[in-house]
Amino acid sequence: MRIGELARTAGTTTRALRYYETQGLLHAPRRSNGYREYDESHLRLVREIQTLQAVGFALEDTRPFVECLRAGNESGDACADSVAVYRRKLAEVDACLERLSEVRAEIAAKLAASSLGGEPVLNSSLRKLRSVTRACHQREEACPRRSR
Amino acid sequence: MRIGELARTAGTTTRALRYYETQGLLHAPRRSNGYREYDESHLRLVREIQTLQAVGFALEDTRPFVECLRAGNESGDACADSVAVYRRKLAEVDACLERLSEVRAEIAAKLAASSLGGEPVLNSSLRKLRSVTRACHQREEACPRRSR
DNA sequence: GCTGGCGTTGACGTATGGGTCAATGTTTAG
DNA sequence: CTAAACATTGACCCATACGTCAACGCCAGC
Repeated sequence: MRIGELARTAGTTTRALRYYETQGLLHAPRRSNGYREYDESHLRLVREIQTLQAVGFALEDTRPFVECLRAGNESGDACADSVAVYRRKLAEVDACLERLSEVRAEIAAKLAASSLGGEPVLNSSLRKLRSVTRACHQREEACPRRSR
Repeated sequence: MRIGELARTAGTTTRALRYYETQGLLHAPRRSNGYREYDESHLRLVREIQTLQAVGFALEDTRPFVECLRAGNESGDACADSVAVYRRKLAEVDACLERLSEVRAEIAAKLAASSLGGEPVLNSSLRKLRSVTRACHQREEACPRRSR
């Protein structure tokens, strides 16, 4: 099938598919006229990418899964690299959850203080929070990105 | 004081301070030679911005707080607009927490399945997760951004 | 007077995942 | 034959919060 059909089938756009190709995630053979030719295996790769992206994986993080599928495995996470990404992502999400819980508490405290008359928030606790935040941020962004 | 001193005092850079000015967050009067002249009140504004950014507020979200301070209030959250931002942020963080919890569960499930022999993950649950995800993503990004 | 350190504005770079033309070629239906 | 519908590559656009030059002005000390 050609790129338009694959895009419709997978519920994405031709632009995205070509972009995946530039990222080395989706290699398609060319017809004599230069058109890309896809088959069912490509569709599976695209679905794998979409599934992982939906959970918040960066495109780069889907690479091991895609390569695992291309290597002939029936599942993208049958390879060590893929499982390693699972573990890393889990750790990132946990860090983000922890961090967000603190942020939540802090905002709630600020909100309570302000509606109760606007008492100034303690600087010491803010400084502590800020350092925690930096650590989380520098830990390579665990929170899911926007998709649009 | 001049911009370099303010930057050092506040622990930021001159670039950031000038950027705040272009965003209309930090208006500084000019000396005869064109240099920006800051005082203690500006330092407080910068600290307010930093405090809020540390909790994951976008620059734009700090505007009501800054204007509230400039309006003469002793606290940036003494104004209705600021409190409204608190509430919105709280809702965003809650949405992100909820979403991340689901993501965490999904990744944990995938990980368990893969290390137990690579059983394929259920498509139905993935589809459900994906829809939840889109909803969270489209709700204007609640998760704290990276700082670097 | 010259060097160094500070200030100014302007403009481009960063990362992410594509969207959106534009100019051009190919294939298919009528 | 021609128009529509598809394909190709290339290039610029989006947001965010600055970093990093570049080219230049101002001022203090030696």
